[in-house]
Amino acid sequence: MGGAKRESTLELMRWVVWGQRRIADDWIRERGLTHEQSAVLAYLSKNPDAIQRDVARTMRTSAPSVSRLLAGLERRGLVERRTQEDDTRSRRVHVTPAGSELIQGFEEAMDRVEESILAPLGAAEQARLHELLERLAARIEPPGSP
Amino acid sequence: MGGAKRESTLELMRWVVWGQRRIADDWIRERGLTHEQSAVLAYLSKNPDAIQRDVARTMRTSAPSVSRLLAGLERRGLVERRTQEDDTRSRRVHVTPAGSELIQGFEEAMDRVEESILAPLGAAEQARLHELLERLAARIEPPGSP
DNA sequence: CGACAACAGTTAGCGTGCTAACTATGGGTG
DNA sequence: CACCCATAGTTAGCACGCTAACTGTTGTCG
Repeated sequence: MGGAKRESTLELMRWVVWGQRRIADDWIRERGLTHEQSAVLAYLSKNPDAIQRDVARTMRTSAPSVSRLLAGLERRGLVERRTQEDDTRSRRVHVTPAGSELIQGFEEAMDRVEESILAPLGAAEQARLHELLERLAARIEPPGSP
Repeated sequence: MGGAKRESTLELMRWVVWGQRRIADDWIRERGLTHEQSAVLAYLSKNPDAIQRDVARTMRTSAPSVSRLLAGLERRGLVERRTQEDDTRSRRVHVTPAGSELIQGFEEAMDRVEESILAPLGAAEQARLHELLERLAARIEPPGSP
């Protein structure tokens, strides 16, 4: 019907991101995880012994969110947190074998999801999109910068 | 340091969207609103007498979320919900004068936020980005389609 | 050395996302 | 007419986003 209102560029981005989440759900929900839990587990697999503050910064989320999320993963035996001796403020987090096993193949699955989302574009167009977004993202201030 | 890991296109999008939210917060929080409340109020201002199901579809969210969000806005006197006589299942929602006054200038403020986000790109590049995103968004299935 | 700021993490509380389960009405078709 | 399914909305319950406020430790500096 007539309208076909022109959507803003940011609205289109939100839409595409929403679609990605939706498709990724297939892989994630099968394992009884959430998007955030998966992302954090994957990050911790690649960065063993990170402290919670690192997780918060990388995920662009808040310290309380990380605290609660990791408490949940620890309750399920997927990660362990250990207080350091030299600095008892921070706690190093590492993925348990169970967690490592559960998150196996996450990166590849997400790559496939991304491929399916970007499929409507040719290789050159995908590269162009990536370059344009990189220039926008470069100007976004990281969390806690102001 | 060294790494400078290449981020995926979708990750860049999430980052840009996150940055937009962050900047938009200035305008929104000043009025004691949330992003979602603002978006719904703006939508209802443009689409008076929409029913809740319309809101859910447009915002790509679930019926329960809309129900709860509108209950909150109604409690604050920003919207009113009235059951129809011809179909008592649905409730038409309309913005009160107080709500209308509060959301005044939202669209313009969001346009300015978008401008500031897209500022690193020239006009032609912005148009190109928009076109590429449109082609991606066109393939995203709307909520509840499968 | 002692006061104070900075930092890591937690707890509390609110709003939003989701699914599942429920009520209630409307529109079909046997 | 009666049954059945689709629709609109709500409630309940979980996970996650945030801020504010708190504990506890580390580092700095007069």
